[in-house]
Amino acid sequence: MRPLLHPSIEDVRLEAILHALSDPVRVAIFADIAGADCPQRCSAFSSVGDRAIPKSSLSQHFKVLREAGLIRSERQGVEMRNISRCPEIQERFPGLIPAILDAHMAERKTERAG
Amino acid sequence: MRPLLHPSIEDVRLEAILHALSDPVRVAIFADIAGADCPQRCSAFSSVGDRAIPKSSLSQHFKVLREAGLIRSERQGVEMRNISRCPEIQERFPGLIPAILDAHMAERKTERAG
DNA sequence: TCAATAGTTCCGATTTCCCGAACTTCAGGA
DNA sequence: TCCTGAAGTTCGGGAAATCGGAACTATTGA
Repeated sequence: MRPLLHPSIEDVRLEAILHALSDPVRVAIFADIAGADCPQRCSAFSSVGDRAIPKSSLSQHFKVLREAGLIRSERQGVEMRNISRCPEIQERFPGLIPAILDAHMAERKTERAG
Repeated sequence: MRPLLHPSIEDVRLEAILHALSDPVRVAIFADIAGADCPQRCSAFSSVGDRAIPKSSLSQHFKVLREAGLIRSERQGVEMRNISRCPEIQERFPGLIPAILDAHMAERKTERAG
């Protein structure tokens, strides 16, 4: 296993953030991690909504989120603990992540209602 | 030529917006159109930065922006006039577009400086 | 009617994405 | 120490998206 890559905050690219969050599974995972008050395991997301996500796809999704600089992952025994990097990103791109998460929540509300 | 598709504002998807703006050429085009005080022709972007964009690719880029709901395109004689749909999107996803455009400008500044 | 201009469409080559199968790593047991 | 199971990663091949040159369409002006 190669070591996990985490870009330093000044290497984080807007392009990579938008690409990472332009996938419905990834934005759902990230919203959960960002909203949680403790680290989340990868396996917590073996299904998102009513959709089952294969392990290999899940692993790729976490890699994309990680390498975009959105989350920090740390191996803890047999599992992985994932936390968001919101505070750092807030410094670099103020208001970006809150706006995206708000939009995501707004959309989820209207699709439940409609 | 098939008619141009513009989603109604309630059909605009966050996913589509983020995907459209996750491309460096498209976000540059959109930032220009959003910042302009008059409609912009497609051919105004036949090069972005120092990079030349082939006509067919440019056409695809405009299609992606249009179908994501980010711009409205209207044929005016032989050319196309493109305007942003920021006001409508602001109603649906408050603060989203300004945050992305701010981040885009912040990034451009640091890459010139660095 | 002809030529020029602005965009679009087609299509083949390249790239990226998806996911099953095999693999690695680690933590308990026995 | 050697199993066994659990949690993720990597590999590889088929599916899907992207890129761009060439041909096409639509409109204007001479």
